[in-house]
Amino acid sequence: MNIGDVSSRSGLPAKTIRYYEDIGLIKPHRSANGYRCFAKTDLHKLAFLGRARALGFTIEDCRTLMALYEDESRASADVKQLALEHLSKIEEKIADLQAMRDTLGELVKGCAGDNRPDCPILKDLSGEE
Amino acid sequence: MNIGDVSSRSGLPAKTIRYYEDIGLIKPHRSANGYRCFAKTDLHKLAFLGRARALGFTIEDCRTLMALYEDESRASADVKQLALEHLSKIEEKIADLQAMRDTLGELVKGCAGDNRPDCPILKDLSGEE
DNA sequence: CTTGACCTTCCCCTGACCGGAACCCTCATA
DNA sequence: TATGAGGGTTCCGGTCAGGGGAAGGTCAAG
Repeated sequence: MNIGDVSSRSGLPAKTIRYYEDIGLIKPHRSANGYRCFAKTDLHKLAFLGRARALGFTIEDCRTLMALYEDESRASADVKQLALEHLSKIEEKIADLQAMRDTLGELVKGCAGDNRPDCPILKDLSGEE
Repeated sequence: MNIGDVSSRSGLPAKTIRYYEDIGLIKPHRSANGYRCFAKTDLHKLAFLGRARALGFTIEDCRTLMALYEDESRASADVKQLALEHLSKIEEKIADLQAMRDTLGELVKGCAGDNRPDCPILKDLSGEE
């Protein structure tokens, strides 16, 4: 398979696939003409990576996950721990964003949104007491 | 005031303040020795920027907000619209993260987390049917 | 006079790619 | 046989919002 094939099958842009080779996540062979030549296992790995990235795992997380995936004697506890750590980072981000949303929502609610210059959003940002 | 003073008063790192000058968000004067010399209005602007950034506004949003802040004849509707757009981006991110959390939470719940290699998290990532 | 705490500019680094230039390969068609 | 379209390749630079650190100037205290 050429890169266009694996791209459409995995849903990852060709640029991303080249990048993943660059940083050593996959190692496709080369054809005589210099084109990358992907095996089925490469396609599997790319799909794996795509799903892990969609769940918000970092590239380094993915590297670890791939290593665990390929290690037949891994302990599921190792995978679970990584997932739990990631989960708590996600929770934290959600909480941060919710705090932003609440604050900003309050400000928006208090703003007339008309032609007058008086604006509680700016007033708050300016730090009025 | 030197940069150290405004840094501690505004809570922004000196690097950040220099960066904001670089991109034209603030324009502090210079003393004879070449040091940046900040007026009270600069400090106000920096505090304004810090709060806006803490609410997740991008630098370009901040540029617009500052312009509106300094425009005595602005319409509050302009500010409100920017805030609403930002709000909807935040909502979107929250929804994305919640979806991740839910999926990952399910996977974690199904994983024994022991010494055995069998792991539903990896199984799901590998795309088993 | 020296020490140490400031300040300056400068350049490279981050994460996870994306855009585009310049060039090569292959196949179908006129 | 030329040529044009549609693949592929590498390489360079940019993104966002700064952070790290080097090399060097400045200032107040001891």
